[in-house]
Amino acid sequence: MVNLDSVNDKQHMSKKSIQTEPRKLDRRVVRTRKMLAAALLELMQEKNFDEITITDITERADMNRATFYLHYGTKEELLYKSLEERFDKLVQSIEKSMATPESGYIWEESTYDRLVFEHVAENVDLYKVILDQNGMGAIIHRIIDYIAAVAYRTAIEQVPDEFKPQIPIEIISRHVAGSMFSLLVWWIRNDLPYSPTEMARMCHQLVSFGCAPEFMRPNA
Amino acid sequence: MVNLDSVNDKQHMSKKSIQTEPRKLDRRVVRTRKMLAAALLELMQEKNFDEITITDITERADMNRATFYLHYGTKEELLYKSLEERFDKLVQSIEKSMATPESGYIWEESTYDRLVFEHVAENVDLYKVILDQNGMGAIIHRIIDYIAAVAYRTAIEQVPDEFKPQIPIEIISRHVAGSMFSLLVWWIRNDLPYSPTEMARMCHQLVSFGCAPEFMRPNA
DNA sequence: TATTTAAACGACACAATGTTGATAATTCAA
DNA sequence: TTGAATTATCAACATTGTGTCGTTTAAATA
Repeated sequence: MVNLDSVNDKQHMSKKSIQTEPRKLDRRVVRTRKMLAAALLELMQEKNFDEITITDITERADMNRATFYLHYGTKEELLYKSLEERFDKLVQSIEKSMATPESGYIWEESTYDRLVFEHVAENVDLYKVILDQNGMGAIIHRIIDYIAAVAYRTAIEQVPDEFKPQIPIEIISRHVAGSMFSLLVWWIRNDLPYSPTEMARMCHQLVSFGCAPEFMRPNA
Repeated sequence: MVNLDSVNDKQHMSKKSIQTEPRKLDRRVVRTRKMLAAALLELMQEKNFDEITITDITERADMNRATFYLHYGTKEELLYKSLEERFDKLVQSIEKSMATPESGYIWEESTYDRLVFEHVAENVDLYKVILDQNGMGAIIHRIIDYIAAVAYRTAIEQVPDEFKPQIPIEIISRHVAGSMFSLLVWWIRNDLPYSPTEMARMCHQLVSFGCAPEFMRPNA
């Protein structure tokens, strides 16, 4: 079981936390929650998450509004539970794969990566809907998109044709933007523990030459 | 001028779009908008963006609620405008720096990276507040955090002590997570143009060995 | 079947929204 | 500096969503 709440659990403090009993669930409970989740997912394909009201959800699920509050405190809670359920499957398959020692060093093959991409492919509908939301998430996308655009332009302009890589430049630019963005977030959240220059150096190093240790590199 | 709206402009369709005249602005207008932006930023340090009401903002700014609607349709619109302003400064400095040809190849030094990190350092207050919001953005953080956690554990377990890199493992794990996340997002938004296996291969390649072309690598 | 548990229903006070028309205060430009 | 134009203020309004009741009806469990 993965606790997705580790980062942020203000949701539980919001109004009232509904405890999920480890006991066997009443059939009606299972049914109700399933329908609420389905209704929310449906609505999220029609409009933004913020614009969806609890009234919307319960109406779509054809149930009384009060019933919602018997299970969840907020719509966020409902969404997170749906996510968690699917995410757990990925985590389990990864844990299982990593437990087998014959899987070798992680740098020798990309089993782990493949599992992740396969999981996402199996759950595109959910992830697509989540990523297309435009709350705070939209801002994150905008920032990454801009960094990627600059990286793309740079690659086109500065890399000689005879050295154009086998990997599409479009993908490379996302790699550059993603790595940098992630470092930026870490840096900000940890109150800037290094200087901008140091961060820039490490970022440049990682993005350009990767993170594999020396003994793993082909030319070492 | 960078158009941050390129990704997402539902905000303008929401209720009513207030056109910003290219004309010289009335002093009162400038003053009002500045105060609204300040009030919002202040409130965002106290609670989540979603929990902030327009009533909150106008009360904090000591002005009538109706005045808000004379300038913005939603609070999102107000936030985006504030962001855009600061972001433009970064973009301008980058553009300027890249325009000078003597800056050399991007892989030779990390001027570009440094500019980005410096810009963020100068605007931590704003970015910190934005990143700490927990709307849809929180889910993105959770996903990245989990990937990073797995990467961290892997590095600790699988890299022999004598090859521990000079870059902190904490940072390396963010690099891994960020790059992969970014590729995932691109992949999803482009309707899975490659197979999971292909994506995994490219992801693994980029993360582990970087994106610098051969002629730039030290051992080539 | 009897008992327990969940859902439905109607109602409630409360808070935020978006808009309005009239009034007061500023700013701009002639 | 004055007059016209613009902007902010204020009070009020109908509307919508929220969270929480107590009661009644229906369903699942043991």
